[in-house]
Amino acid sequence: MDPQAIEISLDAVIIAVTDGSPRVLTVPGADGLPALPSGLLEPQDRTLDTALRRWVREQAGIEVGYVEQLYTFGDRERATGSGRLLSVAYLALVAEESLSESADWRPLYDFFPWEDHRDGRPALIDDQIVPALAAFSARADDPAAYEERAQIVFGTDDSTFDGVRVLERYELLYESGLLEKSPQATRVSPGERPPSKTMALDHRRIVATAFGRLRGKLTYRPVVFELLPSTFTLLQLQRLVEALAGTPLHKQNFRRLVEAGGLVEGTGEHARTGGRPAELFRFRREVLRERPRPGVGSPWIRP
Amino acid sequence: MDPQAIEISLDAVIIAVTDGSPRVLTVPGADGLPALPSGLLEPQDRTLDTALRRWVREQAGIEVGYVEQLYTFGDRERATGSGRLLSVAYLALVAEESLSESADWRPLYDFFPWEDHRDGRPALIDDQIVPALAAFSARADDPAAYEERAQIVFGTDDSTFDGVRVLERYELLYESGLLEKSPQATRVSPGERPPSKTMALDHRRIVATAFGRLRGKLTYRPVVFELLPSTFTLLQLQRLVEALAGTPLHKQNFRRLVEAGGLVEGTGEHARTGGRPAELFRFRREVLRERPRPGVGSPWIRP
DNA sequence: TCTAATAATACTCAGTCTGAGTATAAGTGC
DNA sequence: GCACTTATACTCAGACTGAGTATTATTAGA
Repeated sequence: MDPQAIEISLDAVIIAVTDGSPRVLTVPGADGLPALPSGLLEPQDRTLDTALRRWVREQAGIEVGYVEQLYTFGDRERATGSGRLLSVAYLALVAEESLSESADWRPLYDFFPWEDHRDGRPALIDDQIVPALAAFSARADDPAAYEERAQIVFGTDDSTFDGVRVLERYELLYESGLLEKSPQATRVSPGERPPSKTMALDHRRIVATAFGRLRGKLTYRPVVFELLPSTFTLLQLQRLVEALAGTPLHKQNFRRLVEAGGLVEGTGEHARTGGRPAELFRFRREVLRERPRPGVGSPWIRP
Repeated sequence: MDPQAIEISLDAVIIAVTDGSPRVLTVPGADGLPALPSGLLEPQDRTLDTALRRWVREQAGIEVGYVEQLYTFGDRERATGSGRLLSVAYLALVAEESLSESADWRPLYDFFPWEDHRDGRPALIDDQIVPALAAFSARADDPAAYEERAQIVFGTDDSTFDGVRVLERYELLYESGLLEKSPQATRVSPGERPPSKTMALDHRRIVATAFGRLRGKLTYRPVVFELLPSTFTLLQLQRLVEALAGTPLHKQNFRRLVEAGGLVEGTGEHARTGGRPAELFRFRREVLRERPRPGVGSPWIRP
């Protein structure tokens, strides 16, 4: 066992939004728990990026478009038998229409139920999490600092809740041992797809990183459109943003911002929607030249 | 030569602001060019973070406070004689007062002169860069896409120039071969500190990554205060933000935003400044609990 | 001591943006 | 034709922003 040997694993957080849920693509992992598609960097891989795409193709049968490097995890004491394992995590986005049926897409809010504020602040936070953190803080090294941290990341209400801090919330809960108390995955034989609140290894942490990053990017780069078909109605767009941001939005104001901001343009075509037909819009690429930081507005993250 | 062998290097971009210039700490590198403090991950390092701090301590004699992982560069074909070299880059911030005299702090705007818009958009951009890019675009695979990209990253004027896109600008210039045409470093014997427009290896690219990240973070997290002594005048704070953002700011409005936003509080003490004495302020930590994304405001990045 | 220069701080004001509505239009299913 | 659904247009008060003017407290030097 050579203590110097280092292996690099590439982990992909592939996100799509279907049926109003942001979802992450998983593959069967250890103990039947869902895992992220991942694989080792091999000598023939010219770049980390190409290696990642190769593994995603092999394991999930998907060609990803938008890809962004997230974070490198190196402090894991995970023994590989031959030394250290570093893991470089990537975020990838795929549009709704290109989902393959066979893939196992898990709703993000199954793993992070405290992140979904579309129907208001989840009762879970103030009923269970906040009291548990308060109880735990007594045992912490520095109770005051711990309580401050808890208040910063969970806020006191939705006006102080910062959607972007997904990772900080996850880590606080993890350190406090609260995640272990959550309903565990029921381990099942391969082939089944049980609902799971957890993931293999530290993959849930990686997903938290990805989710926070995506929420942040939403506000200043037009990444949402990577998750949509080429034409869409404004309500489709709104539901998508709501699903990712975890916040309800005011329909009329959303439309104003997105149209006045030059993010989209009408196609003249209309879609049947169950009510009055909605015009189909497309992403207006020129906005990239016109505005320095085009995205679906900051105000909603802090509502 | 084992093709499987992988080494991990940790590279630190340590930033401070002195005399109105954001500066990066460098050490002597190959060919007498300035380089980032860096070193290899060793088996005894428990985390990437501790390894980084160790190297910074050894090479620069500095204990860094704020540290944030930036990016992992793996596509370098840089041969190490024994295989692949991955490099995990970190951003660290140190306050003005703790600078050690012996260290070699290089102004960031020496490496990226097109980034400093404090006296308006640099003539360099429209006189040299834009025409050169236009000329180059003819030879590009897809001229239209290339020109769009050039316009997006450099904008047409300062209302469309996005300060955060430091890396994108650097990469565009690099790919276009424009950086090689810039005045080269005059290589000198070790010991001297020549002004240099370039850095060893791909370190300039890493610094560009760090600079862009810092500019972004400025607007939604109170990172500026990591770069200041514990008390400071509002003009000091303003000059610091201007130096980093590369933009001039309206004094009265800056004061209003920073005070009304609850980011700082007066100490009652005053400092001699050459004019009317200025009150000394300190960072108001409570703002973290009160506001979800406290920072020195977004509007100035898009002025 | 008086004056100019420097910097800090207070206040104003018009224009824009935001949040929260109301009102109306154009489809569907029955 | 009616109830229902969804889309879209428009309004309005309040907050925030950009760009000033005005006043105050110092220091340097005539």
